[in-house]
Amino acid sequence: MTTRRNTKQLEAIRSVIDEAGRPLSIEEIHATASGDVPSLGLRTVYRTIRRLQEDGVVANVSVPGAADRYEPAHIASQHHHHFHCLVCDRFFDVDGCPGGLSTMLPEGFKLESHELTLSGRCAACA
Amino acid sequence: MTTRRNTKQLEAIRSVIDEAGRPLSIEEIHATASGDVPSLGLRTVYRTIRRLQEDGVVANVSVPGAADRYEPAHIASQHHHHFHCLVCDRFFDVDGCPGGLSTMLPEGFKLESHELTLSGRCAACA
DNA sequence: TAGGCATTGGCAATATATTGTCATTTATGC
DNA sequence: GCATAAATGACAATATATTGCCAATGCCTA
Repeated sequence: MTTRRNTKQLEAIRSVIDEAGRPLSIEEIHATASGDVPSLGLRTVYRTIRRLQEDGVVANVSVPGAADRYEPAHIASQHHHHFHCLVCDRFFDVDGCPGGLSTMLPEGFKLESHELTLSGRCAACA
Repeated sequence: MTTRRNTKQLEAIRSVIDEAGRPLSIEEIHATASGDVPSLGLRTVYRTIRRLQEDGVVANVSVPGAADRYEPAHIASQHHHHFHCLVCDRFFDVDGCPGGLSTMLPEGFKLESHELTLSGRCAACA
């Protein structure tokens, strides 16, 4: 039986993701969680993110032209999209979704999912 | 003055991109153009794509979770979106665009562009 | 047709992201 | 508190994509 230990590194990483309110890159997670655990190694971030994904706590977000980001699974499970600030390079969650997308497809194509990335300037950078 | 020479490699690569009707990856371009020029090296594909981009003939397409694709600039300049077949892993152009996206943004965010990727099964794979 | 030089293509080198390894640390049950 | 095994973190190693290098090729102009 695999036992999962409650380390300060795990706790720091999980809380960073939970409290960010936006999807974070590995580097952002490492930089922010290092505030709580200065010795935190990048290796541990990769390993912990993997575990949190396996445990269904964290989900990854694929975006165009950038590395995957990570957000809480309960956020990811609510259908939403993302905004990419071209100035500060951060990604934000965006509620809402344009409907009727399947009408855009040619005959015979089957739509299973979709991903929309808006980009521009966030409120802080505008 | 830089003179651009008209080699069979350049011609093969350009015509593959022009005639594909969908955005191609470097590997797809290499594999297809090798039909015309069997000796074609991957190094030449990278170099030629770069030149075609500099000359404004080809544009790159960023998609989530996959390497960049390339399509003719005159296609890219017409606003459109993409479909990713999860079975054969090819990307297709899709006309049309859901409007009113700026209403999805929080107060203060400025929308400059957007990218929509539909995914599912293409007609050949459905 | 000949010569100059842009182009090619093989291979090494680089850049970047991620993972393997393992000695050490440390959380947890008893 | 102790023993045990999970977790950590430093570093090397790997994976992958792209580029540097350069001798050989071949396009193009005079």
